[in-house]
Amino acid sequence: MANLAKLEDIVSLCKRRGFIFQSSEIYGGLASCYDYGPLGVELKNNVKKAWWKSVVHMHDNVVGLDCSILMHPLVWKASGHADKFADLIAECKSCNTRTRVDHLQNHAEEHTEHVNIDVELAATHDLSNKVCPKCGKVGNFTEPMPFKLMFETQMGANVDDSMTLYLRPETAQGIFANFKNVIDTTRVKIPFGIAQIGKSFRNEVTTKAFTFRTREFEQAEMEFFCEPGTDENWYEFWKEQRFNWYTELGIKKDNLRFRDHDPDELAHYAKACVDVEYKFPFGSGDWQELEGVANRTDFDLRQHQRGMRTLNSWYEQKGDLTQIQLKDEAEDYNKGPLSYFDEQAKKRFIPYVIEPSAGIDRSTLAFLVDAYDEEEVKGETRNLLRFHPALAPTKVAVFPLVKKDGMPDIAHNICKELKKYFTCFYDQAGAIGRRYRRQDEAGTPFCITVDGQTKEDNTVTVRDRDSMEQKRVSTDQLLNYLRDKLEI
RNA sequence: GCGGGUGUAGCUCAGUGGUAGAGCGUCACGUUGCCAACGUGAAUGUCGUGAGUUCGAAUCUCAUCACCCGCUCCA
Repeated sequence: MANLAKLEDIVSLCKRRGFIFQSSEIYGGLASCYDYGPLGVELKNNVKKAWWKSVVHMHDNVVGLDCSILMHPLVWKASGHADKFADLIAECKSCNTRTRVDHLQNHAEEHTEHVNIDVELAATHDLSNKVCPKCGKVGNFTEPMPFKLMFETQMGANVDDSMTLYLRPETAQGIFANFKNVIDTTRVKIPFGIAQIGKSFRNEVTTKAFTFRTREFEQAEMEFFCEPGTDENWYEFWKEQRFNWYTELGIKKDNLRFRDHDPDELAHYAKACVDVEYKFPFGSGDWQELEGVANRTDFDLRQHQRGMRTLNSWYEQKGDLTQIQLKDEAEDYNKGPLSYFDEQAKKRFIPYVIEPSAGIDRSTLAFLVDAYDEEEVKGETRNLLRFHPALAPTKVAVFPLVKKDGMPDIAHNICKELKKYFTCFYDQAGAIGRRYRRQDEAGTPFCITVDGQTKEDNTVTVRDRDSMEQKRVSTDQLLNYLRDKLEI
């Protein structure tokens, strides 16, 4: 990338070109919320399409799903989010710095990430010998406070009998909740995957860095179910698949890397986890996570079997999640309702799960930043977005060289015909060079120009965004030529 | 939430108590036969928002909202 040294430059580019706007901007904005403009929505949709094609359509054993954002509250009791999806934080009274309790020095023995809220609220914490990492003061902390990271909402317009629900903090649980449905209806056999793209919500303690960490965000997740013992191989398989996806769509290899999680960094459900990180031109350490690939073991399906057994107590407590405890696992949990029967081996088991979980907003931003380029052309700076054709918001622009001699009509007809196959933009305003440069900034791979020669021999020029080179192509061959170049 | 910074046209910014500006971009007309050409003209501002001080506030004070950097977090 060139000269996008700061986040402000990216924000400015996104606004200027209609990729991303601040939400509710005319009202002064709403923290952590962003809108995708005309070019942005095309780009983001293309990112999702590319993910879906790569993860679902290119694999015989992966199917898709689109489930509701609101789910039965017990889903979140079983998954652990209702009780544990919170961070325990204490504030230093001297310097007002908030620090996770387990990050306080001399305190490594107690693991307080994803704590049990009720237990922590009741418990007393002795922080008298803990050191503030910022100012060095000892034992001068507020009582630790857990932050609930799930959004709550009400279902039912009548206040008296409405039910508290959560906006999902991840799409994954909707997949686990539909595991049985998919098994029963689609003839899939293990190993197989279920993929989903959709919005998730987390009440982050702090949001920041533009669309990088927002409270409302879009995930692309796939749960790949496999036999225990084969999970480590599949972990490696998907790790590689996912990394290559980014580079095949144009992310420069130098800007992408894996980062393995340390054992003590792993979430409560994970056996292994690796991040795919992109070197963003902002933030403290530059490298920021785009995607996590995790080995979730059989944790989630087993938890939901417990959740299913808990349904009666939930009714008895009139839906008050805080009053119930998840039922223990059955002794033969391996034969439970969410188990899988292997016909060949005549064996029943709870599958292990490998989960690639990508942030769509994050990768969209990364593709945008990575595609940005500036170059010198005859003493002028040319700004362009070198999008992979699959991601480019507009694939082709069509111009008449000048707006006379019937050129606009011919160009209009070509544009109309091409629109059947891919996004196509017509422009006749201003000098031809200016129109080329406008498309460069939008990342359009090809520009087609109708000129005086077109009427004589039925050819047009096709101008390449990256090289600025032009070729004459017959209008009969134009569609094939472009499809070949665009790989569509 | 705390500390630091910022907020004026679509974008980048100038304007520090006295009639809101520039460059770029956008639009129109003319010109123009391939890389941000030229000419002429035009539109666009709750000066983030709300109070206060003042004869008078973009400018001073307070509050508030949003963004950026750090703490934190993680898709």
